Amino acid sequence: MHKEIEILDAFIRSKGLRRTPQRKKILSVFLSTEKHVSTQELHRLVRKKFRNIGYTTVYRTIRILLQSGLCREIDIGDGTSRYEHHYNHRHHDHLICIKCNRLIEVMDPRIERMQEKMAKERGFRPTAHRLEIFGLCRECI
Amino acid sequence: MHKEIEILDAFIRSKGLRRTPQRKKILSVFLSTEKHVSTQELHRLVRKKFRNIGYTTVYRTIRILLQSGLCREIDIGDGTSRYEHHYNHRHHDHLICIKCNRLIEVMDPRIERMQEKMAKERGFRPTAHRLEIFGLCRECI
DNA sequence: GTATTATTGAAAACGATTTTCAATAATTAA
DNA sequence: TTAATTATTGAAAATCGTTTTCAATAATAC
Repeated sequence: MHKEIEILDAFIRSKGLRRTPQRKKILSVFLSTEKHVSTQELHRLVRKKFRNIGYTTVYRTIRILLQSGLCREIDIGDGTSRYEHHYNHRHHDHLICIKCNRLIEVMDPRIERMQEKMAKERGFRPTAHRLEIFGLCRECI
Repeated sequence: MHKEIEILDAFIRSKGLRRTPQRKKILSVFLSTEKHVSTQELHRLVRKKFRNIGYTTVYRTIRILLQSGLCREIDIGDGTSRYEHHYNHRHHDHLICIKCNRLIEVMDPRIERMQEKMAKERGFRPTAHRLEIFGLCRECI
């Protein structure tokens, strides 16, 4: 939490924005869950602890967290964006169960390297990527 | 076009649906572009050739093309679904230029195999996947 | 031809996201 | 500390892609 608050404050300062209790509270709630939350879910969690924070503020704070690198957007293709911690969470891909919607985080450095290589061979300079594998998880097979 | 119309007709018959001129026209326009079109873009193209086809019909026909395997959905993360030919178009991944939005289709069987292997090692049975690499294309570097 | 039932297309509903705006609060300058 | 400036808040409304509704129409089966 320490480090994350510092990163947020640094970002806020660098952009001439303002530190507010809402932003700090929203960050703390976001960090307190390991789930992949939508803005609505995050708002619900925030409301449990702090009554008077509106949806719009949660929505806008998530955008700031995205820009500051504290948060990453995930799209499982159901029309709702979800968000996960990004700071101190290494890059990973997702296995998505099409039956129970479970998200499994995976990472294989060999695959990462091959992707990078393939892109560069085509004159492309990769900056980020997203790999999602859909199927059935152990429990749903 | 031949083969694709046959596939659509077979699908329509198998589901007890009905062959209509609209569906045939929409498929022909869809096949006539190699772009990755949204429903709106496709509707615009359809309207150019055939005046009286409504957006809803285009939307619904795309859903049928998806189910019949003639079309594949692409999500570049901007909130709008796009669609590309699927029949006779082998599976591929996308390089997406974050500057000019160009989509480059790529395919590396070694990466495909490693992805499959990784998923299976985790007790997951993969059925499909989506890999998108974001960055700068040759022209935008 | 008639009956049945899917299709069409305009309009409305939907749901997530984004914007608006007046009141409020954080920061800066005096 | 106070005043001035300007970002932030949050409710409500707007937006936008997607999906549903429904009455009229058209495709298929008998």
